[in-house]
Amino acid sequence: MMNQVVIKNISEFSIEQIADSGQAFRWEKIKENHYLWIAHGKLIDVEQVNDDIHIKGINSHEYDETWKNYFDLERDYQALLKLFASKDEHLKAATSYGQGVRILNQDLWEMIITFIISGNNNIPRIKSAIEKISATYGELIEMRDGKSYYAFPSPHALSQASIEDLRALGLGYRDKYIYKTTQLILEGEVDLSSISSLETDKAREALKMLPGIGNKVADCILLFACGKTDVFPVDTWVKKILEQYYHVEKTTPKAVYEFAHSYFGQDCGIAQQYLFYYIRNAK
DNA sequence: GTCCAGGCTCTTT
DNA sequence: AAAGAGCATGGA
Repeated sequence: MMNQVVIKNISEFSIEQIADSGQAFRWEKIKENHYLWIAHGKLIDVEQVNDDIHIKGINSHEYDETWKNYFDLERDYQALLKLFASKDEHLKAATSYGQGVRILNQDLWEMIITFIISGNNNIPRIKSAIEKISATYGELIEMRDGKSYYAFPSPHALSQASIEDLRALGLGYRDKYIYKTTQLILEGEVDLSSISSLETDKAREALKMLPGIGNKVADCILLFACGKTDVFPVDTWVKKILEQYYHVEKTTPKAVYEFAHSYFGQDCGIAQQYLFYYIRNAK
């Protein structure tokens, strides 16, 4: 008998929009509003029926311990949407278009490797690279309908890969970054267990000790794995938004942070995610 | 063929 | 401090 949890009356949630929001890559679409989803070493079956979310593969204890937080189900998104929509017409359109987007709370180590890969890369290639890493170095979770599903590998498991091995997975020049970052984390050079409890600026500096992590990648990691909603990741898309919509001329980190905090507020990272989703997906 | 993608590192002004 | 070159790969 398969475990199942049903969460009822969750508004401001769309599994479709979350999958297409460029923060999680380990999912497979079965049909509309129905996904197989891998995270935290588990394969879950997520189906959304209106405002209800059906999750197969977990029990209620696992839901309370892990998945409630993973899908950020305790944050008041209605209040955030209302706040952002009141800012200007662009955010009003963006929040209206992507009102089901949520910020996931994902595994820190996995996000570190994922967003090192993301640099100067596109989403389909990021997704396929992570699948190859998992299939090659991750543990088999289970087989379903003839397909094998693998967990994201642990630091130790990934450390078995040489730079050449990583290059063979199609990671490009990022192979060296991933190799060194894995080593540094295994050696305890950067203590992952303490990152989330640090002040945002301190946490960012700690992450930037790792090769392949600059401001933008660090901010994505802080937003998608550490609950830091006061960051503002600036990629090529968000840079266009800042220049075209908000006439922010200087897109240096300092200038952007000052603008983002004063204009969008303390949860500017969430506003950024609505804008990113909007400009990438809307016509 | 050129351009671009959820950029970073290293070098040169 | 700021700006530029180089970097792997594959799709448009």
